[in-house]
Amino acid sequence: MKFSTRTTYGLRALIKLSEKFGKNNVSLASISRDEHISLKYLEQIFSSLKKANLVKSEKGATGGYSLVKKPEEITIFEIIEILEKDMNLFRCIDQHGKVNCNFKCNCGATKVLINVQRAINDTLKGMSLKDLI
Amino acid sequence: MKFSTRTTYGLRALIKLSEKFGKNNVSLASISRDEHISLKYLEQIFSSLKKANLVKSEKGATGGYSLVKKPEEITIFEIIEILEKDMNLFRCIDQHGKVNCNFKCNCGATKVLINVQRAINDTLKGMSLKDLI
DNA sequence: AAAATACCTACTGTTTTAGTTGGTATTTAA
DNA sequence: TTAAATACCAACTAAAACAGTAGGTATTTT
Ligand code: FES
Ligand code: FES
Repeated sequence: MKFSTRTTYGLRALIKLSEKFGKNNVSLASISRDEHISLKYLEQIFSSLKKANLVKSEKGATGGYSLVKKPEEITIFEIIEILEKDMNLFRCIDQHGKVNCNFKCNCGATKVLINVQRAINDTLKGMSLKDLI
Repeated sequence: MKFSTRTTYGLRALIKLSEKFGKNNVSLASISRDEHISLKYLEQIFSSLKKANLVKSEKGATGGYSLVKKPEEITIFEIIEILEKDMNLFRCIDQHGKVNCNFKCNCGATKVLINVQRAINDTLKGMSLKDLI
């Protein structure tokens, strides 16, 4: 199990934005330089974040991205849900812990997996960008 | 992010063993039938579990696998650590939360990621097989 | 002797990941 | 008004990881 680089880079970039919240825009070029992340890849990542309405953007020479909400209002769960393509931790269970099995077997084990999924979700929902700066 | 089928199947199989703890062996053939999991794949999974000394085995017609420890002494973290090939959730950080960056950049963001890693680890260490039956 | 089990090693098709490539559109500053 | 800096968009691709399969051998019970 590993978080994708999308998520990892996204988290790191959003921390930059948190630090500048209420002040400057942050350009992807500057993040790319500071964090050694491909600019083009950052663009893709921020495309997702913008679609999900977590960040807003301005074009032009003084442009860049900024957070739409306060850092303390953005949970780590929320970010991961946007950037990680597949948050179904286990087969037979959807993101919200509902059984969805191909075999319709409804074996008891799914209850276990649901508990693990929920425990991790709750942990991530309890952490915000603010907590982490 | 998704747990591999190795881990998912392994967890489901270990629940079977927990139910029979102190009683019968459980054969992989029976798990394969009940849970619709490839027998050959289960063999690989149990090879890892045995090497890690989580289960023991007996050959022959009445053979099969059984837990070495009580279900309440086996944490979900422990199982996942054995079966999941890569438990480094993020780049630049090892399993135990130590910074290990290719760029030697030691950027502040790693502290964030360490916190996420630790929170998830602690959650999984707090759950045992017993809790889940 | 037959059946059931564990055990071992190598291989393989598919999917996912982690980007790259090559552009266009908008805004600011010289 | 031109150049530079930014965001924005779509398609492609090499490499890695995943999820098994294949083909056996060894041991124990019935
Ligand atoms: S195989 Fe999906 S719930 Fe049992
Ligand atoms: S790039 Fe690895 S710690 Fe910053």
